[in-house]
Amino acid sequence: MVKHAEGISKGKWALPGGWINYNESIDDAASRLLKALTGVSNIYLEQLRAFGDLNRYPERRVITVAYFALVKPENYSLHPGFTASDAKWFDIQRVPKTPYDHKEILDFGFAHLKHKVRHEPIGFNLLPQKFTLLGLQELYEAILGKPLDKSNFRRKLMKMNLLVPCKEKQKDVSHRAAALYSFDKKIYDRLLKDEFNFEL
Amino acid sequence: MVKHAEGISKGKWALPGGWINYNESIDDAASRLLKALTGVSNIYLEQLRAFGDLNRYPERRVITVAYFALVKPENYSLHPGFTASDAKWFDIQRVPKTPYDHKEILDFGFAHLKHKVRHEPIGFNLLPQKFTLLGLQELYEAILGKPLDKSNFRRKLMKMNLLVPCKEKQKDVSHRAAALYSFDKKIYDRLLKDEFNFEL
DNA sequence: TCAAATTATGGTCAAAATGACTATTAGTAC
DNA sequence: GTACTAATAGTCATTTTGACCATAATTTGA
Repeated sequence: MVKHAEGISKGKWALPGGWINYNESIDDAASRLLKALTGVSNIYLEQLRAFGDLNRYPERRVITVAYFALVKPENYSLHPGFTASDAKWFDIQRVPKTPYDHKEILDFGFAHLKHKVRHEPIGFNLLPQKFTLLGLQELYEAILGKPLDKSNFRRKLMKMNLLVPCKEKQKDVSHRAAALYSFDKKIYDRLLKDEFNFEL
Repeated sequence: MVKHAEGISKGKWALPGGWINYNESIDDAASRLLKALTGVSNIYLEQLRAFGDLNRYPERRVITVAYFALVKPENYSLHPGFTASDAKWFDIQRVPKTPYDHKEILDFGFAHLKHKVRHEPIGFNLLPQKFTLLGLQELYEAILGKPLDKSNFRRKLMKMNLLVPCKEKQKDVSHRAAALYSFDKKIYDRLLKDEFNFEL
């Protein structure tokens, strides 16, 4: 979220946003505004949906098209700019009170993510190119908000035939090194054709 | 689709649409325009997403928020009006060439529906209030495009505890009458909280 | 050098779910 | 009454799941 430096929400933490220019696509506007306000660029933004209730914004009628992304915060440094005086990552459970309907947008987005992550392997965006099975498991435990059995998780993943062994091992760990795997989008797409289902 | 009676797409079949008024929500605008152009009202419209590429519309910059619904065509009679000179249902495979980016909107919507129908029980919108298990099964066979085993289908549905028995039977059929069931949205919503999964 | 700690990886087993069937029942049509 | 149709119920081998337990490989530090 960013701390707004202008307008009626000045001084409050809220979602980064701004006006769409006449000669840019809404996707481009989202990327531009994200970069201008937070310094974050080169990430894949996906449209959530449009929010168009009346009185969302007190001064005049505003329709917002919201976007989301799935990233590892530590991969991006935040540099507030433009209409933002500060930018910070918040735990979804500890988001401060927001102006406008930003709470509704956040809730809708989080619900959408939770649903999406169960039916598509988008979680892989959050992992390095090469990862361990435990790394993958911990990621999904965080997203799903519940512990998973290590052995059963491994069995299920392996049977999906989705992971490509790197024939390499972890390094610099103070315990037995785990095998590294990578995710092959091509294999995933091929499996999708046969009604493959990604459930964990 | 409706045959446009005005503007640069005059005479062409396209999706019904129009301008959002300043003092109505986008959901209300969708309902109003659908009714004005096709005469169809009182159906649950759900937002697909916003389409905001440049040059979607030749004359000026236009952003569209698309909506969809799941209905039985025979339940609604079409009465073209407002900017539409005609209104007609088309088989998704036989949609005529459309102006603007309406093809893209249709494709995105159809893909969205195919995905959604596998993970949420929206198929119930297509059935009468009271339906038989075979009716439900035949619907899903059509949507999924594959035959399902009658006995196994029944077992699976019953275990979901999703259907409410009407304590009534079919009438006017030339064979043994089947029990009628109805779908209870409240039960479904309650099940959703517990990570209930609707898979057939 | 050896025990403790830590995580990887593999296995067991009962319970539950699935898929492919078969059997029986209830009602209509002739 | 018999043929027909679909409803409903049950069987059974196979697969999947969930909750465990066991062992292997490595590092740390006493």
